[in-house]
Amino acid sequence: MPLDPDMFDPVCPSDLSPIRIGDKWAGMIVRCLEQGPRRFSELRVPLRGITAKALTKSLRTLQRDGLIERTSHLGPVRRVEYELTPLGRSLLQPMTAACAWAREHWEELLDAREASTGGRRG
Amino acid sequence: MPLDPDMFDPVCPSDLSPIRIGDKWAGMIVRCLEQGPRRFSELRVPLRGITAKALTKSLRTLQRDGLIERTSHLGPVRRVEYELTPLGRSLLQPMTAACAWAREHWEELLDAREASTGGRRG
DNA sequence: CTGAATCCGACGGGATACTG
DNA sequence: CAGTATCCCGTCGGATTCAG
Repeated sequence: MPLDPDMFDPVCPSDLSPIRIGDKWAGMIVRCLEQGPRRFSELRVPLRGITAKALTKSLRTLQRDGLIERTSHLGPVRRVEYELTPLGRSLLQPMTAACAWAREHWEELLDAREASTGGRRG
Repeated sequence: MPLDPDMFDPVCPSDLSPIRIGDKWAGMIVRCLEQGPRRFSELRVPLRGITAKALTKSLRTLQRDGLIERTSHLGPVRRVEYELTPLGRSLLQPMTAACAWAREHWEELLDAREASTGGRRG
């Protein structure tokens, strides 16, 4: 799952990691919420390319599992915010370990893939 | 991903974790190889219910990414062994962190799920 | 703005049968 | 023993459209 260097870069090292948090977007969402509550639209910015459907689904799953909390502010304009629960924040710990691994080893990963892609026989 | 307590128990806490290693079986396979090389058939035992197809696929992916190594011993009976590469072993570190998280928080996870399953409105 | 509904192609993964 | 081949269905996730 994406992390810090260029968390949302399409060629982000962490995206190569065999370690994943939930579905395709869950890890990134959690990271996005690390610094505080975010609105639906705000989340769509860093998660370039995510569709409303995909975002909604990931959000629902995360919410169901008690990792994030959804707050709907009814006002002149509709406003919904999502934020990490304590449980969700506790997840940051292992995520960090996973991210660190990815950052340290993604080149080896790529090397191995290229080696098996190009020439069989190592 | 499954881990120690009852790594392959269908209700294993770690299986509830949002943190996953590769595909459905990859994490378990890596853990199975933690203590040394294992044969194809040997892997199928703890991975109760895995089909040859699924095992082969996971193994190939792991191999492609340089996490495990495949050795084919041609002899009277065919024998193929798989073992972790140094890169694969390095993955055990973050996996352990993920497993620890699952062991500590799976009850909260379940609570949250049941709460949202049974009664909307928390 | 925050979704829900629908359509659709790609992939995952189980069952079963077959092979060297 | 160690796979491969085929079928099949459920889910993932993107695109598009509609609604409160």
